[in-house]
Amino acid sequence: MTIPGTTTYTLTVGEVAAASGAAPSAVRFYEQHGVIQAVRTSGDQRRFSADAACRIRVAKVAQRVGLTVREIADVFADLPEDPEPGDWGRIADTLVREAEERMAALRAHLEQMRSGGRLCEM
Amino acid sequence: MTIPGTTTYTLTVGEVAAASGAAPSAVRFYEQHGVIQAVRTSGDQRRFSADAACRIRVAKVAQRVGLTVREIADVFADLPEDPEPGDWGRIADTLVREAEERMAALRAHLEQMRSGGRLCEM
DNA sequence: CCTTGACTTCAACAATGGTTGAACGACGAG
DNA sequence: CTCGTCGTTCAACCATTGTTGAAGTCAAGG
Repeated sequence: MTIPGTTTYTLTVGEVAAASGAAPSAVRFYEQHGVIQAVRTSGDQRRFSADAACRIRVAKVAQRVGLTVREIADVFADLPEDPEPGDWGRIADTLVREAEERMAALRAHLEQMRSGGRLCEM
Repeated sequence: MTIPGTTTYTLTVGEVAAASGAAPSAVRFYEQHGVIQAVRTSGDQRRFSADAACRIRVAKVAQRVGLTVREIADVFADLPEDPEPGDWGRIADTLVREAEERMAALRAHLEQMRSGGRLCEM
């Protein structure tokens, strides 16, 4: 168990980029938009904690199901510093629920079309 | 049953816009990008068939699940003129399958995270 | 200490998905 | 035939999601 408030911010932009598969520019972009957090060194360089790369990987998959960077950042905003598995679980649920709702809307629309028959011919 | 090659192109941009809930500018945009088709009057005005509004409504929902306009246009490209319910059925399946795959990727990623435990703490 | 590579910011560019406005043409009701 | 509404194109602009390059700074190894 990690001691609360002991999150270590040690990773550089390049390290997070390598670990997440994103370009360094994208890592900075995600930080600017609240998807990940960083502290600054005395020399003004970003230092990330280990979950940054994970957040980015999740963000990339979430983007594929139609969530915007802002929406993803909003979901992640509920994560405490140094999140526990349970915290991630709730985030996962939120993301899946949101995606499911969109899927349901797609399905419902297509189903209505299918059953309506002439719906698309008016 | 409609006689093949008898699709009637009678709807104006404004009518399709009203029927689909999209702005007229968006209707033109979707036509430019192959989501819908139009014929031109002698006076160079667009005339759409009845399925245009339907395609747009489907496109809007599909965009919400992460499909791009290009991808949606590609899916619709398989629709014949004056499509029958069966044709729409296959389109619907394609869209749902694509969306499902993205959902599955999201789920898989989140599940891996959940079970990995320390995956996000490295 | 000094070099080198990785970091910093900032601005420009790009692609996607549109909206808005100007200037002008088409079409239908009266 | 004329009027008003709707259509046309084109260019500019907007937000989103980044990438690229310039100019300069930090940090770690020799």
